[in-house]
Amino acid sequence: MSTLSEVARRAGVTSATVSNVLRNRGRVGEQTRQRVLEAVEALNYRPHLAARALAEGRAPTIALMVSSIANPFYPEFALAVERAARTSGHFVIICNTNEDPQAGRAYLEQIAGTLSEGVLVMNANLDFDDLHKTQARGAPVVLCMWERPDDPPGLPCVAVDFRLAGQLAARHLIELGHRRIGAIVGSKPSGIHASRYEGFADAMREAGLKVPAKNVRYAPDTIEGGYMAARGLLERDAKMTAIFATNDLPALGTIHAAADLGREVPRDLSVVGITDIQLAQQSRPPLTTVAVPTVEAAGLAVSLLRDLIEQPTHGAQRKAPRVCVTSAPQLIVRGSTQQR
Amino acid sequence: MSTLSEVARRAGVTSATVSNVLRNRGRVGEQTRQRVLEAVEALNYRPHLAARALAEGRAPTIALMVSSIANPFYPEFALAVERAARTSGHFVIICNTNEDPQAGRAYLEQIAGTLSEGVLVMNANLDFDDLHKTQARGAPVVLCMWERPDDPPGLPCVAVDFRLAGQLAARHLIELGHRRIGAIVGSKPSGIHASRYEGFADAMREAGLKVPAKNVRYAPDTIEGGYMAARGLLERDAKMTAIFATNDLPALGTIHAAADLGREVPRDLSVVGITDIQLAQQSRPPLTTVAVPTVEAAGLAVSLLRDLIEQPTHGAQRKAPRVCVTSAPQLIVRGSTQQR
DNA sequence: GTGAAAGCGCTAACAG
DNA sequence: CTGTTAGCGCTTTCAC
Repeated sequence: MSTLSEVARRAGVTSATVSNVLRNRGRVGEQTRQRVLEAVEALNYRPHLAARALAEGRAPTIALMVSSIANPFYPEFALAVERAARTSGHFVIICNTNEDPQAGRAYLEQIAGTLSEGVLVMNANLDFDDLHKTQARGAPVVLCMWERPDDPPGLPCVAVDFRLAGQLAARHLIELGHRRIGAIVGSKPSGIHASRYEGFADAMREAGLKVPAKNVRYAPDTIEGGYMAARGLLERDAKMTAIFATNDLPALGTIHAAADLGREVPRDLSVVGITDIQLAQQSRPPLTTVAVPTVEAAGLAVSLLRDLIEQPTHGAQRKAPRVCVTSAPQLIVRGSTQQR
Repeated sequence: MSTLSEVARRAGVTSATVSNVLRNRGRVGEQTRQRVLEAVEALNYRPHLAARALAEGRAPTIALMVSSIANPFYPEFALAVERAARTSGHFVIICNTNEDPQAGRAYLEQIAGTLSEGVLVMNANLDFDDLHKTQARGAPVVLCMWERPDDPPGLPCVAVDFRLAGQLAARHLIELGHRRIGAIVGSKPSGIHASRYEGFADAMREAGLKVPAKNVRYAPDTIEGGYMAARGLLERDAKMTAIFATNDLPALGTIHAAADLGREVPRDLSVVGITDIQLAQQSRPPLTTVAVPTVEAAGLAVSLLRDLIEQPTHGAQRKAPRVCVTSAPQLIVRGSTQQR
């Protein structure tokens, strides 16, 4: 690893000059510029990013906190984040919290503000206190997908209208003639998916339909979780003709459960999810779902974070900014739903 | 972000002492230790990792090069890498090359040896010259899963016996009584999956079976790719009773293709893949596949990289080390194969 | 146009 | 036991 001053020596200049040519700063004579570039080439010099970070007082990375990158939704999001981050010269460090706030705290304390300029949080089950603390220490934090429009988080966030997503899903089912509709909520009752369920409930109410408590199940946000919940639902109420799940994974599990109970989707049961992960179009039948603008959310989250980094919170603790995605959730009709 | 010397001032000591108590180095009096810790607490101090990296001459991160984290296999691997890396205090930076060697080069040049101490390469389609260069610049490189036992890469690597994986898959099919077996290779003929196919061919030969060239297809390593290839195979030869795919994704696509052609898996067609990604057990029917020890490979790759980092290549360009996973590939029989 | 010098926040000898 | 002193590799005024 050759250094700036080695390059400088070889080019017969000082390191300040090398730095200048490399970053196109200050005026440099054409001839010295050439000599410097040759030296850089000859020594195969590359700037030391950690050193630069220290000198500039800014780091070239951002942290992305997720519960587990192995959960199929996050990688798609992470990819979008990475692409957006690269446009501002940032690398992204993936932090798997594994749903454990302790682990999350460890990450935040270590890298936020020192290795990473800022933190993106994507459903990582973090302690809000910890987030406020890291913000206070000078590392901006952005929540990538805030689902509860009525309950601002007190932290910068990108808001996505998941309530509407729930409504769209329910309306679709209702328009198809379904009346006995079950719901699978991929989190605890008061959890992250609450407003998706509320949207569903809204639409049901609008249509004058009841959703008895027995017809809603709370389950882990996984295929397996959805499978178990759906079995419960279908075994209890054989006349149920449709199931709404607050996320694609449980919806997929629902399709499997139906199959195991001898009910064919969509003939005997319609199923709709939310998100539109890649798997949704690759399942059998392909899943009808409400697509949510994740790529846009990723882009907005990154640029919000970047803004926050640029304009350090000069004293005045401004209200936490909140940006909304412009694209609305969109119903994608595929093969898992049909007319009743 | 408070600094070491701020803490020192508040504790009435010098920054060296603070450093010592924080890292349990050197002897420090119990009383000063306490004062220091109080000051750390009061100022909410956290060490600046970039500064530390610079001073120590080592970085707290490693880079993981993958083609795209959105491809379902990589996240599982990335998670395993991250877990292993954390045990040595390293964070991991995910580098999506998107199969583009240029993009890969950009990453290597920027972070290898400056932000990251070393580089883990997982099927990222990188230029070997670039890898050698980054190694030469002082950043160790480890190939996470080397598939061609007969063709050492000239770079440190973790070897996994994919040839055996191919054999196991084929033998399973043969034992079930299948004779007309098609193959889908998820890469170019000379590509990364070559030895998986060779293993398959070995087993077929052992059993005195031929694999006419028409019965092998090369396809992108995706569900879609497998789908197209399988359609081609099945439409050309209606009597084919089994298909071997060199990876799970194309195997999954094969199941879909069969369904669309009115052939039920496993009744009319047996399908076997390689890897055992999570999706394999969640498909319908669940996929019979040959599990490959990815978590072990991840762990070995990380520790090999760590070793390489510790013992810098002092002059003597030692032969590139190569470690082999201890666990062999293992057949996992699920629902996509049956007796003929 | 180019160089000298200070400093980013931390670690690592070595003194005392 | 604790302080002093150099840097790590780079950026950035500010002189010349």
